[in-house]
Amino acid sequence: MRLDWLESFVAFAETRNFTHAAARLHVSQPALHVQIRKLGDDLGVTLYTRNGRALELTDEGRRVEAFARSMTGQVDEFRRMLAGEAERAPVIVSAGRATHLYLLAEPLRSWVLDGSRRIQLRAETREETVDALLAGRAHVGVAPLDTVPLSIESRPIGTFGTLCVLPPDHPLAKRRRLRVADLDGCRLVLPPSDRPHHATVVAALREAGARADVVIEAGGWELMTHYASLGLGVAVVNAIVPVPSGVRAVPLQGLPRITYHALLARGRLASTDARALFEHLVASRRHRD
Amino acid sequence: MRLDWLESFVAFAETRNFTHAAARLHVSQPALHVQIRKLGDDLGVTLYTRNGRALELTDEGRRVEAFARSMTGQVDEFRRMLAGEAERAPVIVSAGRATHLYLLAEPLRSWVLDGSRRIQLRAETREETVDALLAGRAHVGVAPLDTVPLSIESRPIGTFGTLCVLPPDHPLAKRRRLRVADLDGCRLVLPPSDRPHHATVVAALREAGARADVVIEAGGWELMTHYASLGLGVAVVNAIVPVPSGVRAVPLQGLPRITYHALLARGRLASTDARALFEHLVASRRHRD
DNA sequence: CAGGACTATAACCCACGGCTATAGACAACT
DNA sequence: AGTTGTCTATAGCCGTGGGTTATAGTCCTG
Repeated sequence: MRLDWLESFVAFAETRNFTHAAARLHVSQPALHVQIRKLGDDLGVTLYTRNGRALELTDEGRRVEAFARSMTGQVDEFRRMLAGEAERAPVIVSAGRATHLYLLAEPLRSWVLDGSRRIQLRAETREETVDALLAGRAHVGVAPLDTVPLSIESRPIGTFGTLCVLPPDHPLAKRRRLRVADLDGCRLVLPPSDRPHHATVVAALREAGARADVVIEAGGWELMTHYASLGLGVAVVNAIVPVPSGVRAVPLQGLPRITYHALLARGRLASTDARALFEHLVASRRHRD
Repeated sequence: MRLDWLESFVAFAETRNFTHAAARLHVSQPALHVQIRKLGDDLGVTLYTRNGRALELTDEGRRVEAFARSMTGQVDEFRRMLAGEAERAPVIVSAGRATHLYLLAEPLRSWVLDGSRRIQLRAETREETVDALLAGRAHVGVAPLDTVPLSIESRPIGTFGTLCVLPPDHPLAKRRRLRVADLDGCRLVLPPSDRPHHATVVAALREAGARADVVIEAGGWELMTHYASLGLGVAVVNAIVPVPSGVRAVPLQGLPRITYHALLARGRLASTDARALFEHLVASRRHRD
């Protein structure tokens, strides 16, 4: 095993393309190729497979990627420490945009102000978050997940219900709570159809025998509540989002409550800082309806 | 930076002797020598200095040793993980013999029985324990310390006073507590003169104007209490030791109470398991008089 | 002061790792 | 189907890095 193999593998894993990765590393493509092969031989695993013209990392390949990131990162960190630079490597936090805005803002603020810890934020979808964690591109993640890979440690840090956001003059605006069936025939504002929340709401409506009339698909909870405030329809949003002034928000029952989990790569991949931040997030968990 | 340099440096750091280390690594002495030199050049630090014929690691050298141990250990661990062996590397616990026997026995028992974590025990003096931690030879340590290096995290896990162990027919055996001055003229059983406890007791006696008549220097608290039970003198021991039947134990006042600390190498050097064990020890702390 | 133990440098030599060239695989487009 | 472009993988060549032995230099011991 050699450290330069690991470094090379990180570059390769990012592009899954020997030619480009080699260019980035300023070596020839064959040179990179044999490095990767030797790494795989040395570890006794196949790191990637061909799928037509595309190369895909195997499961072991992902693990090696994460390991390689961890190792090279530690070397850098150690170098800085020896050089007397107190700067610790930042902890990379990956989460959805809304999660960052409404769930993480406060705990991250206190975290940064408290110690002089540096963090780096990434706004990514839940799938990308899990991916980044597995590959070691991120250290801590937050996402609403049902199933978590075994190599990721997870703890709930917040549970949220669903809200219907409506203009004050809407017929349903006076209600204290709504059921899915109540939305029958309403014009709805939902997230784009490829997002999980969209499918969940549509499925619940169908099951309740209600007609789904999706008039707007908007990316981002704020955009949805904005359209609702313009009177274009009822926005069915996660209760994590703050309700803007000028609209009513009524809890919607009958949909699964969504639990956000703090995520941390298991094993030694997690630095002490990463683990500490993870614990901090867990400690400052909160629940809303 | 290369992993084989790190491996070589660990071997060198253990012996501080190029010739022997080279033999152990199955390379020639010059080959090892240039490896170490390149490692130092690469990091931009001097790793060791000559002191006459002896070589001594610099402060940076110690850090590099710890780092090297951590890195090579992680590679091994990762290899095992890839090979599907669930066996995690054992956490190495270094502490004094008595600490192991009387302070750590119970928390370590519950630790091992609870999860299926493996640990490896080392009985070493307090100085060796600190040393091993700094060099990465041990992961968790327990020792009674006044000052702790900055790069070691420490938390108190137990405070103990001092006991006088005496035969039942001794003039002082009826007393409920003793002061240092009461020991004036008594025959004393103490640890060897190079151990801290010896110096502490003698100094306290002198300060109190009492005459110290040390008849026996014995290594190990049990041996001391044994000699006391034979009527050879008053054993002045740490309250950590259990009192054997057939003797009286009277608290001795006026000596500093001794606080045992759990120790953990700071930074990434500590594996998750090591940190967990550290926390476990802290959680199961106890105090005695 | 001789001798032993060990470090450090010099000189040599081989093999490992990088390079170019190119065959092989695969998709896309005419 | 044939052509072309893109990329992986192997072959063969070549230079450097790392290993070896030999030995000078240093320091303590008897």
